[in-house]
Amino acid sequence: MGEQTGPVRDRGHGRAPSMADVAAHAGVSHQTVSRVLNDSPLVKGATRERVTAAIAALGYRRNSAARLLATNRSRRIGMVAAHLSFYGPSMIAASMQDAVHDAGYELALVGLSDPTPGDLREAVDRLLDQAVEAIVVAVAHEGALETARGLDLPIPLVLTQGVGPDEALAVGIDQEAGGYAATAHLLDLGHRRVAHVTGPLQWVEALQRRDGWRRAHEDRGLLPGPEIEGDWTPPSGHRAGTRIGGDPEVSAVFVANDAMALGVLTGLHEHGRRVPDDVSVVGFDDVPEAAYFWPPLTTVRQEFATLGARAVARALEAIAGDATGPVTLVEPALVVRRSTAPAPRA
Amino acid sequence: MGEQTGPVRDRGHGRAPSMADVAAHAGVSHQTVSRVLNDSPLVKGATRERVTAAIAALGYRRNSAARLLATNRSRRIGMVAAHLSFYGPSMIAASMQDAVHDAGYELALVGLSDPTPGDLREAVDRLLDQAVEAIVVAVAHEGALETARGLDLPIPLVLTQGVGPDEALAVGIDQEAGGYAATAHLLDLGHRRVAHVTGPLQWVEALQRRDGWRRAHEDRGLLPGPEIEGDWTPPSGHRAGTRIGGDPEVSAVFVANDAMALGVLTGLHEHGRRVPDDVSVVGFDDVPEAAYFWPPLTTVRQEFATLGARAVARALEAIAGDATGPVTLVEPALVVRRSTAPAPRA
DNA sequence: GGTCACGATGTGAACGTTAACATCACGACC
DNA sequence: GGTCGTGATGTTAACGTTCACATCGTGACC
Repeated sequence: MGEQTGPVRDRGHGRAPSMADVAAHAGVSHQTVSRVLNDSPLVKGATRERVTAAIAALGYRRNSAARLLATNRSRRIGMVAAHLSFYGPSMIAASMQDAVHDAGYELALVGLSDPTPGDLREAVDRLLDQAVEAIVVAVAHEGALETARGLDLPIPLVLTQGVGPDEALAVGIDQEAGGYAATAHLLDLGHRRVAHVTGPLQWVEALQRRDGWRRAHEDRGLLPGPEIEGDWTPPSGHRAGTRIGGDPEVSAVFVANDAMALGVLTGLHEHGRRVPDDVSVVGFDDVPEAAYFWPPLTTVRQEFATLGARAVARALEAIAGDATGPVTLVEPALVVRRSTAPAPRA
Repeated sequence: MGEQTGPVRDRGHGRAPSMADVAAHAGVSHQTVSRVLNDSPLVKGATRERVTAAIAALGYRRNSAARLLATNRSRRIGMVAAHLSFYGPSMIAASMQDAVHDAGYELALVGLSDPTPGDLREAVDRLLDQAVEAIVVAVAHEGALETARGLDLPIPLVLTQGVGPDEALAVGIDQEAGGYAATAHLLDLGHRRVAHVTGPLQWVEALQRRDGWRRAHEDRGLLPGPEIEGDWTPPSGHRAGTRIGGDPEVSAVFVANDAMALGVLTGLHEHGRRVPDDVSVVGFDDVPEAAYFWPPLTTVRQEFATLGARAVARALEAIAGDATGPVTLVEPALVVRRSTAPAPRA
């Protein structure tokens, strides 16, 4: 009695109990154990109980490798994600994690820091080695994306970025619409041209947000303001901010993400230009901090949770062999705070 | 010639080629194929080439489930992480990812949003089902941590938070030292008492940082300033900031993370109290944005990359059965920027 | 030139599960 | 009261590796 330690027996020494052990303990065949484990209706109540008791007594747990070998179904979904240290990608990964688990699957994650096409291929290989049933790709570099599209895989592959309307299997957030909304907001406030701090131009998101910015000007017969390329980080935003601060022509900026927008804010500050009185600023992402920037940042909110859930749903459909419907994009929403104001009078 | 599409044959239809298929194609036994795959020196150059050619021709890839079943080694490390939407945890996860891959292992990640002890147990169960060889726990809630310590597992479990000196298998960042450094910096600047905005007090990090803050006062024979509990988010920092802003006694605050520090900055701003002229502020984490807060934030930098690498190293040692040395903590570093200044003259 | 060691390869049996089929008991039906 | 269906269970054979051992040359050594 003194050494009773719960169900787990002979921890460490010897091999883990197998179905055969449980079967012997319960006085049934291993197949009956299997049936109990798989909730087959073909087991009498009494035997079921004996088996469950034996399972508990032995601390048995099913060997998933053997199961996978026999069924050829891993119940695992792979994800390759780049730049997990950035807000967007890490949010997508987190939401994927939740959605995958809710679906009763496991997530195999391969993170890439700066993905070349070769890296992408290697990442996919690793996932294939882990017997995933589908792969979700959250990589934004145009080149890597192209590679992903060209891959000929035995399993479905879902894209979450750089999605075109004729994409086979994809989900996405409408970046172009987000860029448009941000710019339109500024233009409608009376600003005549809006500067733009872009993300790195190999990123499709950067391109798409810029497209929205351009189209907003076009629609109003206006010429877009100056364009500065950043790299998503605050320092690059800061550099852009100091340049913009030195240009009295610019009264409004659309910055392609919040981290850079913070840098822009600081750069403007240092030049003595007040936000929003002298210059209006719009960001993108709506990071939790954005409402506490100084001033609180007007920005475009992306629903990453929705994206993750949809990506997983798409993957599961594809695994089930369902014909997939058309690509639908999640609409981002403009959230107006205090970094934007009507254009100062000339 | 027209339909040549590279090595991958009969995509989708039929089952994937096995070692036996490769062996037949190369005119050898399956065991020889296995030897080639495992880089055994016992294969003649010529045969090796024939086998590799057959592998390429058939587009063969090894079935890892069968391999795992036979070897009982998954080359997979599990991680359970809570609050992946916060900066710290997501950084740890990302660095673990890299370290695990560098070691030639795969990472199985289970993310928890708000972990109860039961959640922790369930997460560990899922990892066990995935046949991980070790588990790294990045969970900061005291209760969950206690559960983790009490678990009796057949595999090693590495703790990364709330590490005590007598911990069996753990790595960590010295939170107490970080809290001490932050507070000492302010005290040495002439502030007589330092207020503290803590994290939620179920988090061991929050407790440890507070301990450091207290000890810094004690060492100087001073009484600690007021203490306000936050929840790591900017809004809670903002609430704390407005309270502190209304208290003219307070000339310095140590905030337990940068996100809350941002909120504090904003709250102080709104009260017309200038940073650092009227109030000095120190944060914790050194998020990439911290250098671009207004003013740039003095904070304590945590080396998450080091932590991840050490955690994985520890896990691998344990897997190999090495007796593990004493726990060593990563020292955080104070980085002084412009949110701190000497105490204003009374 | 016969034995011996060793290098190169093959053979058979695990690993622990599920799938397919076989068996058996028992009640219903005519 | 015998057959037939079916509910409950058992038996055997996959799944694709690796491991342990067996086999077969071939060169070296005395």
